[in-house]
Amino acid sequence: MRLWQTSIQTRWGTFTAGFSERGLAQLRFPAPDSSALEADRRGPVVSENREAPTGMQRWHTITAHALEVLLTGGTGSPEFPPLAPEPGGTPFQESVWTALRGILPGAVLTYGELARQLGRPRAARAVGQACGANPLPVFIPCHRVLAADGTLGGFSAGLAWKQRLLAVEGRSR
DNA sequence: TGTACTATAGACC
DNA sequence: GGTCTATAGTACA
Repeated sequence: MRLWQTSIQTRWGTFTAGFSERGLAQLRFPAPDSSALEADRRGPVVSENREAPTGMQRWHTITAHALEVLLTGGTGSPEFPPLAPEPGGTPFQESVWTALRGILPGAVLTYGELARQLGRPRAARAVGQACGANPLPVFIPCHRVLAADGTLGGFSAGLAWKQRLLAVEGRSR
């Protein structure tokens, strides 16, 4: 399936979003750079992909605004683009990603709890691996999964981002 | 297949 | 607290 890749320039760096006909399929974070996380100068700048169909350009704009709200804890619930992770995940990964989307903002789960929720109580490690394969970090909230001892575990875009996202959401435990 | 690799968890000292 | 081990799922040769 064709993906339209576009860049979203933000105060923290350049995100790369990939859209299919069904919605947002991929999101890549800027390279981890803790100093960039402190930057606070300007809002998102959307660079449109002019080859993309009009509807996708709208999704692109929505994605940029949603990112701004998600990453700053801005007021109001952001409008989300339709999420359409590219097929290609294994059935187990897809079930993990679906479960992740059920974790509410502010709530957190451990890898083990998520594994139990999926009926595979000993698959905590595999859950972690599936989280790492998540093509839509933040929109599929893999940052809300922590290790059993309360440490952060991992995050594909870097732990600094995970920490920031959890702080913004004011995690409930 | 076999093997190595994980964003784990729990038991043991 | 460290350290060790069992474990599930995946990727790759």
